[in-house]
Amino acid sequence: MSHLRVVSDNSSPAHSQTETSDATGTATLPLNQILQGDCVDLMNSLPAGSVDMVFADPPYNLQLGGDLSRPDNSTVNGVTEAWDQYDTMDSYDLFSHDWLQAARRVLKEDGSIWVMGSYHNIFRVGTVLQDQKFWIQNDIIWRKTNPMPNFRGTRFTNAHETLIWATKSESSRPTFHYDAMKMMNDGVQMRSDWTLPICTGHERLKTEGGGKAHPTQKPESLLHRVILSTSNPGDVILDPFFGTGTTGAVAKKLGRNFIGLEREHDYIAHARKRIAKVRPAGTEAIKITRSKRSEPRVPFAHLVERGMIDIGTKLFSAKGKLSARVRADGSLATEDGFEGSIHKVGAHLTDAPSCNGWTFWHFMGAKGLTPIDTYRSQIRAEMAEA
Amino acid sequence: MSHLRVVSDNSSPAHSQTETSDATGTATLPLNQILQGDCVDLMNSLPAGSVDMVFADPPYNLQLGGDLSRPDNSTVNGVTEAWDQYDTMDSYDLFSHDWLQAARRVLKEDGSIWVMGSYHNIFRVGTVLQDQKFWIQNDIIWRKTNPMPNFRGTRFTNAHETLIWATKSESSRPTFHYDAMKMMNDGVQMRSDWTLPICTGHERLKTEGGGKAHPTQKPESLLHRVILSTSNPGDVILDPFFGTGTTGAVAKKLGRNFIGLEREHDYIAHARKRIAKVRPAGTEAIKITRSKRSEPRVPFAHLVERGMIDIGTKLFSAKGKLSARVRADGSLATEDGFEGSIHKVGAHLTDAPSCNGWTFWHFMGAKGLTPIDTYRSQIRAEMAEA
DNA sequence: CGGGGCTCTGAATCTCGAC
DNA sequence: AGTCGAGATTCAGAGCCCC
Repeated sequence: MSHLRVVSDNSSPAHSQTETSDATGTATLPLNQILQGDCVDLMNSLPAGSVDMVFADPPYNLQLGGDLSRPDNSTVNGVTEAWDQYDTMDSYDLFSHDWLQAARRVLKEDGSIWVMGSYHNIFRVGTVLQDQKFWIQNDIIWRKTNPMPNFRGTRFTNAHETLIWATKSESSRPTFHYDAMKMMNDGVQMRSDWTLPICTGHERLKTEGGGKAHPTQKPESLLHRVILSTSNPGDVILDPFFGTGTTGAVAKKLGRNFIGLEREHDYIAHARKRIAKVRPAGTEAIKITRSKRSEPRVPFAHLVERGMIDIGTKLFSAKGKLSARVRADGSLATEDGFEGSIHKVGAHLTDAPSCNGWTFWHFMGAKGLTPIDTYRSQIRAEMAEA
Repeated sequence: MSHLRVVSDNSSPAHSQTETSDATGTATLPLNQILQGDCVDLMNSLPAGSVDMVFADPPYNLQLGGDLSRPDNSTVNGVTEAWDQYDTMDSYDLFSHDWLQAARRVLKEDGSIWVMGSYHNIFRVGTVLQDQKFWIQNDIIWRKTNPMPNFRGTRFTNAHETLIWATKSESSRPTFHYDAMKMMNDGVQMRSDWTLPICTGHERLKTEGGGKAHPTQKPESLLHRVILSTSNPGDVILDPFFGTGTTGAVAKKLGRNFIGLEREHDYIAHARKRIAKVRPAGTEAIKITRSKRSEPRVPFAHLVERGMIDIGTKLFSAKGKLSARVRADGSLATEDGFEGSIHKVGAHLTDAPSCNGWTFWHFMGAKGLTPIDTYRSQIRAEMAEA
């Protein structure tokens, strides 16, 4: 990694810059640092399968010239046969192909990649992603509350940008905090359109002359939602087009590690100052609403074993119409002789393909029919204390 | 044009089916008719540069897996039709290339082409468009007010589809009724995101058996806005994937001519009956359903995301006796370990059945304890501007 | 006749871990 | 790698019945 020029980042001890062993223990990562240079070279210098998330806001006003040369000056003739399907391959597609291929290598199998853009480039990027066998999970629309108006009155106001959330393959199982997103959206599923203001005011970094430090600085709110939804505390988030470091600032705030790649020294200087000022939120604060799937499994038989529900107890459906009796091993039996788990018997009686027995079955308590799930919650609470 | 099989359409005299001289006066067009057959063949049989607009809702290549059921165990009726099956992405690209090339030939130099899709196909379509030197004017987001939820809790709700509005070249000067669009949008510029409901109720065409006549019928409101914004009365609008004829119905209503291309006889039969019933609107009646403007719901998490309230901030009841801390997803946590929404935690601490967290919780500001609702008002004001 | 409650449905790449 | 079983999972809106 001798060609890596590591730019020091004044981090707090809680978010220290380190060369940390990765999951495989075979290499190190430059955590919470900004590396100056070409992002493809820099990514290729990192170990494969080492980062949990890639967030990329690639430039789309590239003027690479007509010579179709890559940043490392290798020639286009060396490209693989994958290129053949393109009639009008231009330099932007080459650029996209190269950096996405490098990003693919460093991303973990179950990691998430986010790429954003506008209609100028997002169709190119989306196509390259799919051609490289990335699997799109969602396309997300960032609806700007305060977009730049169309001054000439010749088109619709360009009021949104598109983000693509993808994984390395169809079989990837990415982190997705469904319940936290639902909580964030007032109790209903988070949709694929996000309404957020553009970056203005104090959040917008300025040069000493008072101009914009970066032409396309993204709002921290956008990164907040991206990072919170599809990563975990302690994860490593790589941003190959770091700019003035919005990804790093939000990652630090939310207790994630970042790796920033950026060519321009000016942007790096702004990003360093900015990130140094960020205070990480406490461990408690970055906790989010737990998903039920992550709760420990409790066999129904434990309720019987522990005497919460006696053997022979009659259980009922919510309105009491259907019933079954509890047996010693935690199975249920109906009057017509069907027997099986709480789920199987519920599915049988309702003639459904499946059934969640925990919410389907009720016992007759002092306050009427009560779901057996209340006992499970009780056991889980005890387990949490222990 | 001997291979054209012209399917008669019972049009009113005001909207008669004709073989009309086109602008060049050298050929005729099958106006206000539905032609049965392959859309590429049919388009190639039409004169070049003869239509003012192409609207296309091509197959999306969804690549659905097995059956999907709702949480109540009912089955989702997916798109399983043969016309949406493609062996590979390459074959889909080839298909897109062929029909777009044919569409390009029949479109006038200053005409508009609209293509819609989802993340499954829209990046492919957009890339092919650009490769064929079409010039994108806008990408438009159709935000569905009532999308199908994500039943497994695995992703963000897929709540939108994308439309691309393009012209044949950068120098094209398409029709765009800027002021009409501004009028439709309560006096401010029409944005690139359109909030409209999906096609349901009486508008949705049914088979005799009561099922869907077409699995992907689009709402007339969507076509209304497309046609009104980028065409003139008397224009010719070609739809190569006519289906059950939404484009034709809205074109007739708005005093435009249509040409529908469709392979399936069943769809054509439905479309003919439907369009025959449409009464062309007088110029007076060509007015628009305004977008609904109800007070937008603001999740508490937006305040956190946007940095108005920091993660870990302590919130207080009006007199400061009760408190809880803010977490990253907008949930609150009390010292004794209870967690939930601002409303749930408020209700818990006051032992009440319910609680309006917006007025219950306060942050410590410069002027003492201030209700968090003040921030909600601020966000609503911003959204109202948008 | 109005309102409350119940049912049905929509372009969907929709589970996971143990064995 | 495939199979099997546990068990987690939905929002808006239209239509209809009933009181």
